[in-house]
Amino acid sequence: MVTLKQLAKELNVSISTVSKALNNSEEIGEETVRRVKELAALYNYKPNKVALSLKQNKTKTIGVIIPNILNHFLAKVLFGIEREATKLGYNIITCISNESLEKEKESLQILANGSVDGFILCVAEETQIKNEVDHFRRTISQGLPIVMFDRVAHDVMCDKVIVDDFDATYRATKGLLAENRKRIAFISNVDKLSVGKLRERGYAKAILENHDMELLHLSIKKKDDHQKKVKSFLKKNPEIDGVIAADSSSGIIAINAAINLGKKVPRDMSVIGFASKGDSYHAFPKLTTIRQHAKVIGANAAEMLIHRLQNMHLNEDVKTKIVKTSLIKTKSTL
Amino acid sequence: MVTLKQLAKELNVSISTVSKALNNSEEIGEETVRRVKELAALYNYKPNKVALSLKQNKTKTIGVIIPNILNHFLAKVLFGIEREATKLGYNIITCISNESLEKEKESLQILANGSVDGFILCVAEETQIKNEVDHFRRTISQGLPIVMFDRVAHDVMCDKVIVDDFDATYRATKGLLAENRKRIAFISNVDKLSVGKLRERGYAKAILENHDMELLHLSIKKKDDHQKKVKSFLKKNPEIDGVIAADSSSGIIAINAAINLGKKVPRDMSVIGFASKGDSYHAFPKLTTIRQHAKVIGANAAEMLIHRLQNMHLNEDVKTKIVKTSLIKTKSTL
DNA sequence: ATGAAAGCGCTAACAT
DNA sequence: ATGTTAGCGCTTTCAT
Repeated sequence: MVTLKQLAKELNVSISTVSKALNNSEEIGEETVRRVKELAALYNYKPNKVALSLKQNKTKTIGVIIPNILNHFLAKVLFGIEREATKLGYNIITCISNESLEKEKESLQILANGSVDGFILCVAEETQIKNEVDHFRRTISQGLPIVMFDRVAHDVMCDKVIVDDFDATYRATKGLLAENRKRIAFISNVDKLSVGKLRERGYAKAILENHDMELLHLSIKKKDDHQKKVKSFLKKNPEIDGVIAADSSSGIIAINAAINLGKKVPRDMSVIGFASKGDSYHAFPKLTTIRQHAKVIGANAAEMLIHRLQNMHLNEDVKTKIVKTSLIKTKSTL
Repeated sequence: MVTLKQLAKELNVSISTVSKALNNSEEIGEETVRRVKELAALYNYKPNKVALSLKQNKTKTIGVIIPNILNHFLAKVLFGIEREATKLGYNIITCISNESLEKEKESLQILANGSVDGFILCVAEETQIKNEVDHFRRTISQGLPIVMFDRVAHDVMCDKVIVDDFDATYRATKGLLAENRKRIAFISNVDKLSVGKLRERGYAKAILENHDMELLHLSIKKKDDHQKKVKSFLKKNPEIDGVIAADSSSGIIAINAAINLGKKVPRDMSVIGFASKGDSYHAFPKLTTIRQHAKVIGANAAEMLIHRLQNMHLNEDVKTKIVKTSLIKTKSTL
């Protein structure tokens, strides 16, 4: 990489002259500016980012901590973050916590050494279960703002971007009730997460508004054979005529399992699930889905963090942004 | 963030004494070391990463350029890269090229300003179609090594990690032939990629080794309705009794479509496809899959790059590492 | 209009 | 054993 020093030497001027010329300072003579810019272009000079960061005490880099990048929703949020950050001139350093509290702490620690200006993160499962938040608070008090998305620690004062999970399943369940479904089950492999709990409550509220109805909840654990579990559940409860799936796989699997058991979907059973467009194609008929607009969530988070970074002096109050879900009706409901 | 300067002041010693003490230099007195470390711990001192990078002219950061993070395979490779890099003390800055040549060039440019020590990347689709490689060469000649994975530019001299795509489909096709399948189709939405071409050739070779057999190739375009296209293809060619799917969706969709058309899988038709374990669960019966060991690919790429970074002076020859696929036989084949 | 110098935080060669 | 100094690449204030 060429440096200002080398350019200065070759042009027989001082370093500061070169610097000013490249930054279009009024102070420098027209002719000099021309010569400097010419040589800089020739050598493809780019200001050294590290030196700039040191000088200006900001890196224009955001630390992103994701629990699991193989989760399609989280990957999509990351996509949204990257796109918005790039648009606004920021880079992102990505760390994967693997749902581990320890790794989350570590990533926060390591990047808080001057590598990034702030964080966007989704709280790890273990962190949510143990309800630890000190590491977040410590980071914030060090002057590094955090924006949390999806799974958030409610008692940490920071900006947040969340989904109206409760409302989403409440409305979806209401939709199945409107189809006159009588036995609606709830299937989830995210029971332990804050969002999973909200989704369950939305379902429960809609069901319990009817005197004669009962909850029916199938909880999938990590180690379970997802397919088998769902299939035997549907077999054991043949009266099920509706399914609300709280994660991105259960809906697809429920449709396929039902068909495998000889049911017609949606004639005998309706299914609504959280899923991306791509995944919804993995079932015949296509899954009626609750879309979370992951990219929008990501873009919002990036936008919020960068806004805060660029207005640190204002010390604005923290905000929580709620991104609405959409119910995309296709063929797995009436 | 506390700096050496502040610690030095508070301890009434010089900055270099503090620095040496913290770096366990022999020069410093035992008692001083103790005092310094104590205060550093109290203030939770961490060396400023940016200052270190500037001083040592290396960032311990890798630039990763991924064409599409919503592609499960690529996300998994990223996972592998992140894990290995973290293990070896490196951070990763992630850019998403969105399959665009322009964005790929831009990311390379921006990060080559001192932000990273080298790159790991998967060539964008547009770049492969236009066969442009100058930007890679330029980056390398600037002293920033590149490791390419999966889709590579063969005429760029750099380390590479690839999959034995040709062999994978060749053997898979042979497998179907061994089941005595007579009409084996090839379905792909990655025809334009280097890997897609290799996969097609592997299939073609196995088929054409039989005098009486012909190729049958369904090409899915981005804008197509994947489901509809596959279904009508299977309907129009009812004699198909075997499918090799070159991408991660076509296999799942082929099974579901066949069942929808009243076929029994694998009795009437066998299907083998590239897919991850999770996705293979999206079909009943589970898809017999070609696994690419994405995490291993990522880990290898990171390991290769970091090895090169730490041995720049040796100027070692470039290597190409081939990661073998595995055929996981489940229920969609006999 | 141009240049010298200080300083961002750190390390290390070189005094003392 | 401790301190002084220079320097990584850059911007910016303050001379000239």
